[in-house]
Amino acid sequence: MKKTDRRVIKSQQAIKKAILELMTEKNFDDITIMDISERANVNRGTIYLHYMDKYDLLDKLIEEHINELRELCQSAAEMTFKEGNYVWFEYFEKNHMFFSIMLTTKSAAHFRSRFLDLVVEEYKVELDSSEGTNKGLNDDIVLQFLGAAIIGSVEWWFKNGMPYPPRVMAEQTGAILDRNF
Amino acid sequence: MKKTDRRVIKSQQAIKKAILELMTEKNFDDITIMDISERANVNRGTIYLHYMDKYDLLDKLIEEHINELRELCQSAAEMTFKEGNYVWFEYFEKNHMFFSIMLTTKSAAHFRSRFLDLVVEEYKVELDSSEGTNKGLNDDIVLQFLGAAIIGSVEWWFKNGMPYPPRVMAEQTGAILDRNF
DNA sequence: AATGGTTTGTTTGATAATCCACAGATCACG
DNA sequence: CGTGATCTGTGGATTATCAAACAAACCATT
Repeated sequence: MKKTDRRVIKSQQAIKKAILELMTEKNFDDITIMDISERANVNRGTIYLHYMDKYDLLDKLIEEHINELRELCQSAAEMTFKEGNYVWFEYFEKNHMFFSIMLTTKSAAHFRSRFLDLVVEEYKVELDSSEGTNKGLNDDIVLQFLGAAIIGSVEWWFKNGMPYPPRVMAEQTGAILDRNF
Repeated sequence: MKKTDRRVIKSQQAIKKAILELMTEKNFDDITIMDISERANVNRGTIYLHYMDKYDLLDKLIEEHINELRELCQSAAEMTFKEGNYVWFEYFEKNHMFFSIMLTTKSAAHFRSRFLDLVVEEYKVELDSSEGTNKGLNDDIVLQFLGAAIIGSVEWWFKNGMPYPPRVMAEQTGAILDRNF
């Protein structure tokens, strides 16, 4: 797997940055390909070289971050909830542009469910309802409950301008998760 | 004169930004072409596509700003000293990265003299030693005196973190110039 | 329903930038 | 000194991006 040409990386970065900026300024439906190409300082045709249309662009952007989060889980498999959450929250902070838009704008409601699916999927392996706290409880319900909780917390964090550092968010939410698994 | 390809503009911008950043971090002599290409996220060969070497790059960068300042003078020909200075100080602020480096680092002493030459050249047309304040004084001496004064002021402004807004700097220095022409 | 102004995809040929490899220069330092 | 390591210029082959143009789709307004 040879590494990709420097030019495509730069173009795609510029395009992704542009659409995120524009989404903070106007409704997704009102954003045109021309807007994006102008903001990204990239030829309009270049966008079509990489993406079908703006929906495809948004999809790919979402998919990328979902995958990145999944990989972070992989490398955090041995960690506690607090440590693992810290890795996530650092990633959230580093990409706050993306996440705050995705969690606050309604044109990207699609992202929420992808995000939730990922969280549930990752929590599932941690869950043991044969004994302990969750003995006798329904797996799906527990997972949906806790998944919604963590996503809600992240959303709240962004809506309020990230009032606490990632470290604190990770420890607090990690502590609550600890007593629920 | 068709407008230049978007790609060359982006490459050159990245390269110029990179060398300025590096000059704040280390001595000019210690900066390599590789450093610049890495920082600019541009292939090393691309730099040679536009510049002979790092000295040529610095020269072109300086020449560009000198020319820009000269053009600003052109369009400010009808203005008072205060108004004209305002245009300049706004340009200084917009490009504070460049000017503060050029006026504080010794590897760019060359810039000072280019800058001074420009100021003297522009002030010359304003000077009338046949009568008024400067009657009987030597033109060259007056020009060098005032030129050094304005450049020194700009240097002080940058060295002290631009403590006053461009507006104030322009009005104050403009007032002093008024009574010297 | 006709109109004129945008936006969209797609194509064209031209060209800037890429990667990689090279040989020579320069540097660091034992 | 000498010797490995890094940096420099340069070349060739390849690719991504470019500007410009086009017809079709999509609008808003009349």
